[in-house]
Amino acid sequence: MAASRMTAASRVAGAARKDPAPEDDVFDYGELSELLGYQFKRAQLRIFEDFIRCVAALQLTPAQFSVLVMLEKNPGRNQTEIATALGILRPNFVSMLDALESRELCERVRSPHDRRSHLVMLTDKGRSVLSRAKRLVATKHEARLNALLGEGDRATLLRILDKLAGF
Amino acid sequence: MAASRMTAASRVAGAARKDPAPEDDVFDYGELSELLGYQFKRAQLRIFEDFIRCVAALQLTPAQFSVLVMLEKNPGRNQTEIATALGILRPNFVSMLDALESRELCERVRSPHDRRSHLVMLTDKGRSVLSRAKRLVATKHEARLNALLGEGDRATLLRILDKLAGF
DNA sequence: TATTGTTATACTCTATAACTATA
DNA sequence: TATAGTTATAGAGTATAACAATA
Repeated sequence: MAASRMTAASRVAGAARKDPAPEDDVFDYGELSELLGYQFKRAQLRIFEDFIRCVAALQLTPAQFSVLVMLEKNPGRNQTEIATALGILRPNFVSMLDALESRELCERVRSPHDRRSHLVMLTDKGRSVLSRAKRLVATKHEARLNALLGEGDRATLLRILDKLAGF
Repeated sequence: MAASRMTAASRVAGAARKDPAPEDDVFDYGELSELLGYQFKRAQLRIFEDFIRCVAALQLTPAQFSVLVMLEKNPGRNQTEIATALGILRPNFVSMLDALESRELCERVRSPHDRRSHLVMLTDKGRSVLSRAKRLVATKHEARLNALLGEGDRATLLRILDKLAGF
């Protein structure tokens, strides 16, 4: 049944053939073809590669972009709150913020109410860079995904991903 | 529009409210809610976590499982071929094979035709472990995904992932 | 005593250069 | 000279423990 269906994965390796002549570059992926986790991982890597390429002019990784979006939408939060909301561990968030702050995209300000906390704020430059990044993401990255998937499949995919959020 | 739709991501942080009273633990994920790459990454991490948990009895990672499947379906291939077919770089495949070979799940045999090549073969033990792993994946991991998604969405998701393979 | 930001550290993945033995 | 397997190494990403300042 792996041979009865023509998947993109099998198309990569070589053209379809009626006789199963073992050409050197054709692999049988077996149950990996139907394993959601495997296909998911490969797709995710490609999507991140494309994101990085599309936003290369602004030198922002997907993770950095997600931090800037969270800072814009949730001003006045401290480091721990932003980090955990994004699934980033607090120790690992320190160097991430260092990198963004050294580029003057955000700044840490001591909370007047709790001097242990650093409230993280977008700078004007950060707001400007984020605005340009959003435009690149929308017009290049997401546009390319839309062209490949179509509006219907894009919406369907988001709906399924939302289901998986409770996994 | 981010607030007009109830996503699982927003449900995680807190219950729905009509008035936008800023509860301490509610975050606005902004355009991340609609960013395919972001949702993809989170979902993929959850799926891999579940895979590892379901196959924990056999101590196989998703990557190791994929290698064993490829060895079973493509016997007589050398290291470079298996590695590149899985998107693994040749240097990094060495230690992966070392780990599997030290557990006697596979073995390297010198090719009689080209003494540079190591043909990688599943051992009987490897075949046995793989067989048990496939059963765990099917009855626990994939079964859990099926229960959450339903047969229809599972098939739809695989079809969309196949589209993304050409991304 | 508990929490925030931080340092140190370690382990996994990923990526590149260069070596060896074969061809 | 080119290729297969390997070593060494470096960089991200992720994880835990512990410390100083503050509550």
